[in-house]
This record gives sequence, C-alpha cells and structure tokens, in this order.
Amino acid sequence: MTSTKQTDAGSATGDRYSPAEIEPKWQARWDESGINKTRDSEPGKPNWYALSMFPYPSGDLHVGHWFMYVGADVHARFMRMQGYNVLHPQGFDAFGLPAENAAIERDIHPRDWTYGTIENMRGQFRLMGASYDWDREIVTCNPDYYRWNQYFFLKFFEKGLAYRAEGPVNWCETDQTTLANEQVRDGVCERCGTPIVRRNMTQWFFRITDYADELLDMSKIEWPENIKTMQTNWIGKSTGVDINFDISEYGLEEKHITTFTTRIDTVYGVTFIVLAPEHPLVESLIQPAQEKAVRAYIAAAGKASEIERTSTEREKTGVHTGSHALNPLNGERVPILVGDYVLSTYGRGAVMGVPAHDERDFVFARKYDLPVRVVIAPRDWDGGELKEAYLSAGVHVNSGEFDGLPNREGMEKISDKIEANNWGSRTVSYKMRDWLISRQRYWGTPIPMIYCDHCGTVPVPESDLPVLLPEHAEFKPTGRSPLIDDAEFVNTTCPDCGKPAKRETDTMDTFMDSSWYHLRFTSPKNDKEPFDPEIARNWVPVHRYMGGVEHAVMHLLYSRFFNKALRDLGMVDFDEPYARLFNQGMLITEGGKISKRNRPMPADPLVDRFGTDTVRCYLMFLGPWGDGGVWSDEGMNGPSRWLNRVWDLARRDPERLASVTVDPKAEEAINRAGHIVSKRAAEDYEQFKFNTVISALMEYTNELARLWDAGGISPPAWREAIEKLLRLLAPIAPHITEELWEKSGRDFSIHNELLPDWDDALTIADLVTIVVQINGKVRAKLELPADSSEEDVATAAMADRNVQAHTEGKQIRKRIYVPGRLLNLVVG
RNA sequence: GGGGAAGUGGCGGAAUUGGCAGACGCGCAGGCCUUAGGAGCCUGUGCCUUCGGGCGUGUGGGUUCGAGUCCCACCUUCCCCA
Repeated sequence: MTSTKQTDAGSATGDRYSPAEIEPKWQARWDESGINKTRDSEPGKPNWYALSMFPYPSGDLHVGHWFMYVGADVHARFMRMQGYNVLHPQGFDAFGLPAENAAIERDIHPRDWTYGTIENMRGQFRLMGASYDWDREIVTCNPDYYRWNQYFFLKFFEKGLAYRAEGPVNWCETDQTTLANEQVRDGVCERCGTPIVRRNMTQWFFRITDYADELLDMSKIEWPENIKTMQTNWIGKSTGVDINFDISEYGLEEKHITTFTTRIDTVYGVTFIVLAPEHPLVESLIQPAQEKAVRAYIAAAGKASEIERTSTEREKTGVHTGSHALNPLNGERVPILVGDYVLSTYGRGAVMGVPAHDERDFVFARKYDLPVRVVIAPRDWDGGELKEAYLSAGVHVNSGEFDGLPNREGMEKISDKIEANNWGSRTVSYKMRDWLISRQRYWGTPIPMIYCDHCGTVPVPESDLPVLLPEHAEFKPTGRSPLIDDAEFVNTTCPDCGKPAKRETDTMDTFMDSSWYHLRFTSPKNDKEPFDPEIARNWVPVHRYMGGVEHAVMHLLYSRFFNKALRDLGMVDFDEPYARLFNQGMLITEGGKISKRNRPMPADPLVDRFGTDTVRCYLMFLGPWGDGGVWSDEGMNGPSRWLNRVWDLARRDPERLASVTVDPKAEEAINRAGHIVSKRAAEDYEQFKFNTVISALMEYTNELARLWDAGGISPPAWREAIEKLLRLLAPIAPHITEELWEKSGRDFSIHNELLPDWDDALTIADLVTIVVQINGKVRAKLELPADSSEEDVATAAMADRNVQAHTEGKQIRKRIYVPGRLLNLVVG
C-alpha cells in the first residue's frame, strides 16, 4: 500500500492556492457570463427573494458590513443550489444626514460626496464576491427613484393618509433649526453643544396609527418572536376610558380636562390631576400666584428627554397651577398640577392622579403632600395607611354605590355609568404616534406640496414630478436647510390658480425610501410606474429578509404600514412586505461595535492578505450568524489553513489511487462520510448555522485526508467525494470552489449546480458507542452494532471488568436503556 | 426607565433538544521538514490528583436513574428605543 503525501501532489501539479490570482479572475468571469442576472421567472424553478437591508453609503464597507452581507449572500447561494430562482439585489440608501454634514465640513456637494462613496463601495462589494444582480441596483437619491417617493406621497395625500399638523421637534436655538433625534447627544446639539429644547412645529405626518390594529396582527408573517414582541410593545395598545374633569368654573372655552386611564375602577381615588407641561390648557389654568413657578418649571421640563421624563428612577416633580377640577363621579374638587412625568404625546397628555393605586402617583403624592385614598381594598386591609401603591385586584371601598364590588366588575359598571352620563367614553389608546415625515434638511426627497395664499395647500400635479432638488445649494454651518434660502426653488406658481406660491421646503424622512425599495428591485428600470405589479407579486412578500435587529420598530414597522397603505390604494394585493425575517447578530470587537463611528475596520487589507474566500469563511465561522461574533485578528489562520488543505486535497490526482487495491470498507467509509456531511451541511445552511456547516466540512476534509493516506479508495469514489466537498462549500467560498471545479474538468459553473443529495440510511453508522453508566457515572464504553437489543447491551456491559468492579456485591435496582446510546445501571 | 438577547476551557464556539460536556477552529507546548515562512506536517492541551479516581457549563436551591439543557430565586454582561 502506498501512502501518498500531500507534498507529492503539490509538486506533481506545481500549483498553490493563490486567491489573489483566482478571485479577480472569477469575479470578472461571473460578470461577463451574466451568471448573477435574475430573470423574472425561470421554468421549473420557484422564485425566492433573498433580500438584505441595503446600506447607507457611509464611505467604506467595513467588516461589520461583510459579516452581514456575506451571510445573506451565503443564504442566497444556498437557495440557488436548492433549485430556486433567486433574486438577490443590492443598492444604496443614499439620502441622509452624513452627506450633508460632509458638505458643510469639507465643502463638497452632498451629491458628489454620496456618489463618490457609492462608487467606492461598489468596488468593495465586488471584492466580497457577492452574487448580486447589479443591473437591478437602486440608488435612492437618484431622481428616477425619489420621484416615486413623491408619487406615493401624493397618493397618500389624496387618500388622507398624509396630513400636516403641529408636532414636537428638537430645536437648537443657536442653529435655528430642528434636529433629528440622532443629532441630539445627551440633550445637546451635537454640532454646537447648545442644550436642545422641544417645540412645536407644523410638519407632515403619515397616518400609521390608522393601521395600528392591523399592524398588531402578525399572523401572516414568520418573524422572530422578539421582533414581533418589540413591535407589539411599540404600538402599545391599551384599552381604557377617557373621562372628563369639569373646569367650567374658569369660564374657558374648554369646559373640561380629558384624561385617559386604564384603571377607571380607581376613579373614586383621584386626589389630583396632572397635566403634561405641553398640555394646551396649562397656559389658561395658571393662577397669578403660581405663574412664576409654573413657567420656570415648564422651561426646565423642555430640556429633559422623554426617556428621562418617564424613567422610574428619576424623581417625580410637579408644580401647582392653583386651579382645580371636579371629579364627575363624586363631585370632588381636586387640584391641577403640571408634572413632566406626564407626556403630551401619550393618551390625552393629562392623567388622573390616584396615588393609592399607581406607583408614580403614589411617589408624587408623598412628595407634594397630596391625600392618598384607598378605593380598592387589599385583602386583609386594616384600613390603615398604605406603604406603597396597591396595584392588584380587590374590592371597592370609598367608591359610593360601587362599594363591595370586585374591582373587575366595578371597572365595567363605572364605565357604563360614565358613558350613560356623557362624562366620557371607553376608548383605546396607542403609544405609537403618527409617522413624522418632515425633515428640515436638504439631502432628501422634496415633499411635493405648494402653499398658495389663495388656494391653500396644493399638491404638485403628478405630471410635474419629480420635484428636483436644486443643483446649486449653499452649505454653510447655519443648520438651516439650504432649501429655505433658495429663492429659485421656493418660489413657484400655484398649479390651481397660477398665482405666485411657495414650495414646501421640508424633505422626507429616509425611512420613506426603504419602505418600498424591495418592490422597486423587482422592476428597477420601470419609468412608467414605481414597480410593475404583475412582476412584484411573483417576488413579494419577500421570502427571506435579512438585517439587523436595530430596525425592529422603525424601518420594519414603516414598511409594513406602507405595504398596507399601497394595498388599500390598489397597488399591491398582499398584506405584508416581508414574509420571513432573519436577524443576523452584530460583529463586535473587544472594544465594542465595529460599525458606526468608533471602530470602522475596513475589509480590503484582509482581502489582500488572505483572500476573499478566507475572510468569508472566517466571518461565517465565528459563531451562529444570528448571534453575531467577536472579531479577533488571530482567528483568520484557521480558515486560511483549511482552504489551503481543501486546495491540496482537490488537486491530488485520483489516478495515483488507481494502483492501490480497492478496499470495500474504505469505499463504504468515504461514501458514508459524503452522505453524512451532505445532510449536516444542508440542515445547518437552512438554519443559518454557517459556523457548523464549516466545522462539518472541516471534519469531512480531515476524514478525506485520513482516507487517502489509508488507501483502498477507487479514483471515481475519490472524485465524487471531492466534488461533494466543493459543492457544499460553494455558497461560502465561491471563488476557490469555482476554480477547483474547473480544474477538475467540469463545466462552468459550480454555482449552477445543486447541493449533493443524501440517503438517510447511509448517515447512520452500523457500529455505535454505547456508554455504560453506574449510578449516572460513566464506567465503560462499548462498541456494539447499532441494532443491539437491551439484553445484548446488558450482557456486554456485565462482561466489562470496570462495570463488574462497580457492581460487585451490589444489587441492580434499576436499568435504563437508551437505544444506541446509553445503559444506566442503578445499584445500591 | 422600558423592551430584547445571552452567560460553557486561555479564546470563538459545539452538544442529535433530558443521555459520553468541550465537536470544529484559534492560541499555547513539544517534535518534524527546509525555498527560513504570517508556509506545511505530527503529537499534546478543562481543572485537581496520593494515578484508584475526584471536580467541572454565572451563583444558590429543586425535579430526575440521569440536567449545559426543565422549574424557582439571584448575580452579571451585551443590544435596541420615533
């Protein structure tokens, strides 16, 4: 028997694995051949839309991007090799703030900056070897894309889904502008450091709240439970009662304050009312003696963020207005306070204070010495003072005619009484607010609206779209949108009456762009409509959407809303945009996140040193894709060595085996190994466990190397084994497998092949190791046929010296047998 | 504050879902080879040990013949929030 060492094979063919040569070669070849082009349909192949969230063109693709996009590409390639017609597009989410900041800092036009970074990133994407169909690329800042944002906006406006209203914004006094939330760091403007204040401005909104209940229904999507829970919590539906407290004694236009509560059963326990500082009635209810204190309080409250204000750790503060309101149930006159733990944006911006039965109200009442009245008696209550708010169920006390009722029943009876007397009504409240679309920024889609002194707010006619961003804008560090000062842009004529009018200068939130880009990818060059509905229905709902968990409640909720709005406009006939969602984890370094600002680690140098396939393997080997990974510089050696070994094995000349006598046992072993690895790899690919796909393939290569050295294998069996290895590895390492596929004399391309099939019967070993335990401790391991009976195993076990030693003179009280696995003897 | 995820060797992680803990890889140690390399090959590597074995999956309890896996309480870390 000859033992053929790998060095022999290497010198025989004289080649080495050289990623720097083969990777650019195949990337060019794939481009030329159009292998990544996706047709709208292919006979005999079901469509599969594998979409990854497109990137913001921030300048460089860092390894964090690679981690995400390689995983998505592996999935797309896997599905192709499972026989699907796969759509795997890529584009750029190209509008947004960083371009504008770059314009201010470096005196470069946002457009030039953006197209520059896109050009750079296209090259880096190419380096990644991803199987994108670049003919379908989308760049959202192109007028041929954003014109459709405007088109949708007009449709939403017609349908009453877009409206203009006052809403709170972050305002920087120094820069005289609103700031996006991401521009506010620790309560100050990130550019000039001025503390930001909240103020109300007239802005455009989409009525996402109209769809709140439908958005809560997630029966038509297969998404991770945590994401669904996050959306549910975000929407924050609560059912309760709006109840009016009378303030007619002040002779105002408003005769009452409406509060929303989910605990109307506690209404007899109301001892005060708290208004949010922004509540419209605050101004008229301030009594002269309190004026100074209240105004100071409101000014201070404007500086706190909502997260701070609703924190349970923060001290609850408030101030008396000096006014009072009447509780309609018991006619009691209770004081009205202003407190910033009440938000204007939730419920009615006013709450009834029930210290006995609400934690926050309890703390608040203690601090301001307001009475605490128990109206739901705790079990075994002695009538004394409460040490903390009592939140559980109980029986009504101090509640007039409802005394003695269980509070659950009281809740309904009291609600009935309130409705019967017109004091209020049962209602549903949501935490989610309407989607604020307006941004006071240049680098975004202009909102296609015109303000005319005669005709009011007039939509730009569809035939006039797109409303183009002006070419020459001035970018100065004033913070004001350059559009406001662009007379040529702002001044226009009214489409209705033809008189001079002014354009809206707000641009759209960039979540608008990402709400429908998946539709655009299905017919990206359509210049008649945003997408072809007939083609779109063959791809959407997206079969598998992949991206980060950070979009759980923003992008993913907006897209769902958008889809439902389009459905109601008759533009699509399905209810959801993304059927299945998978969240890849985050790649971190020991220092923290790789993406974002702190540590962008470019992939290019790694590719230079190790090659794309090695970087791809390394990233996918770090751990389960869904869990993210921790980057370390040293781990790259593993996959690098492994791919070299793969190269070596695949380059061995099988004819060298021909002189060896074929051993049926060896043939069976190599065949079995092929079936086992095919099963393991396919199952793990399916579940995005790319790390264990790789470890299975590593074990397989180790096994092949052993089998080669042991000899007894026929050349055809070896060829088949290598072919399986290449096909199974192709989704992760597309270049090396393509090269080796060609070198072994097969037709272009391995990426048009299917993954190897397997026979379950051949994945089960016929000899198994059975563990023998005595009282749960391992005392022997037996090699026995897989189909051994319990008696066979017990007999074999008792023949073992160590087992005898541990059972000697003891009685076997119990015997547990797990077929093919374990025998546990309980002795005593 | 609210919501979510997770704790296994020096490190990343694996474990057929209640059945041999540590697969695979990194790192480290020893050896081999020589085109002296960031290359390749072989061997070893959880901890303790009187070499019989004992102990080990964040901590403390519990269920079970048997727990990384299930139950209860606690501790810690990470991620997200118009």
